Amino acid sequence: MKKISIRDIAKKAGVVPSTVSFVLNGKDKEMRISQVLTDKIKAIIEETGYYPNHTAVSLRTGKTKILGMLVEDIANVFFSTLARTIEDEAYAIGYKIVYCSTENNDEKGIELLKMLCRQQVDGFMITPSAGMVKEIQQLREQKMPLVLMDRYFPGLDIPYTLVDNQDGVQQGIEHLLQKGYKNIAFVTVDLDQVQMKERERAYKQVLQANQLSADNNLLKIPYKLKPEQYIDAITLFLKERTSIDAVFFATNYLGVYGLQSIRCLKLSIPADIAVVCFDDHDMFRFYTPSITVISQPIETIAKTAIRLLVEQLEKGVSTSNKKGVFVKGQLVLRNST
Amino acid sequence: MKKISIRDIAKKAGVVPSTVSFVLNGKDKEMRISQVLTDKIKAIIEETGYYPNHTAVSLRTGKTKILGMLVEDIANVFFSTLARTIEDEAYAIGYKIVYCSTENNDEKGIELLKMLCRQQVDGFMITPSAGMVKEIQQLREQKMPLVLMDRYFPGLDIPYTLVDNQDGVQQGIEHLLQKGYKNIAFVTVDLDQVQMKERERAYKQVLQANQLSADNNLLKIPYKLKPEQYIDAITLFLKERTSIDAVFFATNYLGVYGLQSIRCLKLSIPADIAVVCFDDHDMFRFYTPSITVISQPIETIAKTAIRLLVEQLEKGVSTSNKKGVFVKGQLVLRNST
DNA sequence: CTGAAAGCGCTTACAG
DNA sequence: CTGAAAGCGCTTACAG
Repeated sequence: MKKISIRDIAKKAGVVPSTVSFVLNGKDKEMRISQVLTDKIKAIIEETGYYPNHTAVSLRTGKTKILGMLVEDIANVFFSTLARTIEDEAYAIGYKIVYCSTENNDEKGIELLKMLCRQQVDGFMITPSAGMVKEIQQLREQKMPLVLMDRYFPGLDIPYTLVDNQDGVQQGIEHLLQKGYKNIAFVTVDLDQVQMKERERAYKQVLQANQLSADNNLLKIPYKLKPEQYIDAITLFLKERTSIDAVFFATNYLGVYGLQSIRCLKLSIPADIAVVCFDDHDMFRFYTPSITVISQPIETIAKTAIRLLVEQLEKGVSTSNKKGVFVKGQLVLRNST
Repeated sequence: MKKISIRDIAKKAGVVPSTVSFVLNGKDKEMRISQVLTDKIKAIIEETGYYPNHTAVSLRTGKTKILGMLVEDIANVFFSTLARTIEDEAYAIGYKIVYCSTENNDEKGIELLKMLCRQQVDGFMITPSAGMVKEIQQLREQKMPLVLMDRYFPGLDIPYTLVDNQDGVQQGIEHLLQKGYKNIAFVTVDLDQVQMKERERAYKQVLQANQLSADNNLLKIPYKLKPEQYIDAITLFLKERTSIDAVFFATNYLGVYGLQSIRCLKLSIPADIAVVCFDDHDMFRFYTPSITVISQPIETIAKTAIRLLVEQLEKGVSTSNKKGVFVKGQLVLRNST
């Protein structure tokens, strides 16, 4: 039972393959193929269950209708949620997604980029690590449609979309200030990543704008420690600084560890200490009586990414393509009922 | 700057494209191409940065080296973790993955299946919904390599891999019995899914084997309610049955809701009530002083799935392909430090 | 309206 | 060892 080809359909219909192709691609009117013939061909296609070989179409048209998605780690809920929306948006306009996880590793990311180029993907959606900048610039120069997500390279002409870190931190800190907290610590991870740096900068800036000093209340923890090590580091930090009455955690998992520390120290929340986290986490819904979160609008980010990509896919890549979009985060109070 | 093709390389090397192709595919020895020539060609390939157009290779060889992965929902941590390991395994042997989420919806699943067939994927890894059985059987008859994950169709000749539900429930219940609990409730979701039915059956069977009645302690909650509704249902159930001293939640999110209910009822854990959950959840590590979990070895499931698929990819699909593999779950005690 | 032909970029028997 | 040719299954100018 060999696969049916367009020639088989043509033979059955008593026409030449081109005619079938025109019908298949909705060019029957344009090519002035009679309605009767069109219907006949459509009936045969229906009846035989024929569908075009996508590989052949790709080779001929030069378009695979596949997009490459490079995220840091698909098992991470942020990226898998992103992937979910991207999937819907992409499939709706006829694109499939090939995914891979870079692990935030430059070499792996570059390798995967090459692999997907070889695969002839039509475009890229990338959560880049800092070391991938050269390869990404090259792709951009070669007019490959691409968009960065969750990260970006400030100053470079590469489209991106991510949460507005500056604004988010500002929302969070001002929320705490408004509640009357004065000694607001900031716990972040020591990582060469634009968004972390921006969050830290924003923290300092907002405190400064309010005539408060950020000098002694900043904790930077190394990247990729074990849970216990995070918890210990935060515990030690909080123990030594009893004047702290609020903490801003720069990302959700720090918040999760921080809550553990706070519990170890028998500080109650929010009576003794107020907490704000960047990025949401399932756990915040249950863990504690009250925690404030700067929630990333992941759906919006995903939709924006696809929009920016489609723009390039359709109109071609140029410097006139809208460069970058910051999406506002949302202040959300998480309460367990 | 047009893309370089094999003909360009051939021209540069002063040979015919076939020769380049042989070198490219490691058939230089076989075709007795001189070492000198091979080296020369390789140097040119290196120098020009040429790589074969995968679409053309696919059309010619009939193999796309793409696998289709249909999961219920990529945003769900179980499936995204599965996806992560599958990715590693697949890339290591030269396959890419196209993913899609079926939402456990028969029609959507069938549609996606068709779409991926059109895309000429080489094989499928599927988390099927019950209604997809016919289409999956058809694929199997057409000798399409495929493997089911997390679900299966008992009695049908379709390879699968999933956790051993019977064994897992038995481990959990016997753990509770051993601890001296006598009135063990079972909370599950009312869904036509093999694994849920198997877990329920196992619960009844184990109780029966221990001369205990399961009649009054079984709660089946409708699928896809809102969190509050789950919590309310469980709360009501536990309130009405004060003799219950332990609960087995059939899946992790029920456990998460259950813990909320237990907290609402001011029952402490595990002093007043012991809890076991099927499937792990991040939250169990933090939420409560102690909870026992039947942890699914997701990595093993993923690796097994790839293994079963590769077997078919390489040796062809036949009824002699090993049919199904149950993977044993692990009893894990979750403690917060 | 329809047909014959070229060509997308490869791989692989076949001939020498 | 090397070369010429067919063909994977399509699409699309071109000619009539």
